Amino acid sequence: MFLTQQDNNLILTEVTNFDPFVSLECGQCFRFERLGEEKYSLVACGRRLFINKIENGWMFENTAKEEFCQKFLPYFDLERDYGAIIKGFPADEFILRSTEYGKGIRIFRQDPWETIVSFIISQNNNIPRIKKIIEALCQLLGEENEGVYSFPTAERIAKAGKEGLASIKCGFRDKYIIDAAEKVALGEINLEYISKCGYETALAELKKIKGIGDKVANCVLLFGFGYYNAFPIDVWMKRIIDKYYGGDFDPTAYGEYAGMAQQYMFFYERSLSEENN
DNA sequence: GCCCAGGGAATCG
DNA sequence: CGATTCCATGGG
Repeated sequence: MFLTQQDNNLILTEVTNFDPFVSLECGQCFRFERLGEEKYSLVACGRRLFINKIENGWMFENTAKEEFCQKFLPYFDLERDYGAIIKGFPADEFILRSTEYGKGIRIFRQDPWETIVSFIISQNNNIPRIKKIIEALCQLLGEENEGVYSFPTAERIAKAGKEGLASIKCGFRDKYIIDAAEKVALGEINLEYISKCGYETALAELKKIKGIGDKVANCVLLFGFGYYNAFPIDVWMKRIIDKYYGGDFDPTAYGEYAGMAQQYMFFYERSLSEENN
């Protein structure tokens, strides 16, 4: 991995197993926009980041090496050896194909609170609308800074109440968002504790929130808390288990990074289905 | 009009 | 326990 400063921009080269565009499109993250073949915009770590694909690497606009190393190196999880993790999976045919297809995926280390609300919104919903609702929520209750809206705090959302969320049109999920906001604001749910208490306890803690079941909880643990063994099973994963594993599947066979295996599989199967449309 | 979308709660039997 | 139904909203 190689970082070079060029005026206000930072250039990343000689990096393996990292494609930010694929990582954004693989369904883990919602606050991004595709601006063209070779350009994306991402809101993360309290700012907007423009990412450009260039020859042999990636260019991040208006970023200094110091900020990048402090914020985005951890956020993109660039300090981890994904090649070794992929090699550690059982070598069945579907995971081999999935990891080959999605080898640029990294699991971002997203903000826990933002991840909780985002995946509550995701239930029985499609990705374009999930993105719209999240953006509307940020514009409604977030704080504006240089044209970028922060993700609203639990306190702010709790104060707004169900009626206050009407304009974001999140449907029946409004009561779930409010319940999460109230429990976090009141300290009934402690995010600090969830990050340290171990997978099983963390899962149970999250499921105390109305609207959070097994699937959403596992997404939150994987994408927001770094529990990489968390293995979300959604409609796509169920199809995969039926189609490629004869309905018989044990996530723990994929080890402590099983959640990453899930993400490769999910993205690959979705891509296959898009080709048939 | 129909169906589906990174599900979960409530309510059955 | 497992199976069904309902939940808002928007796009195809």
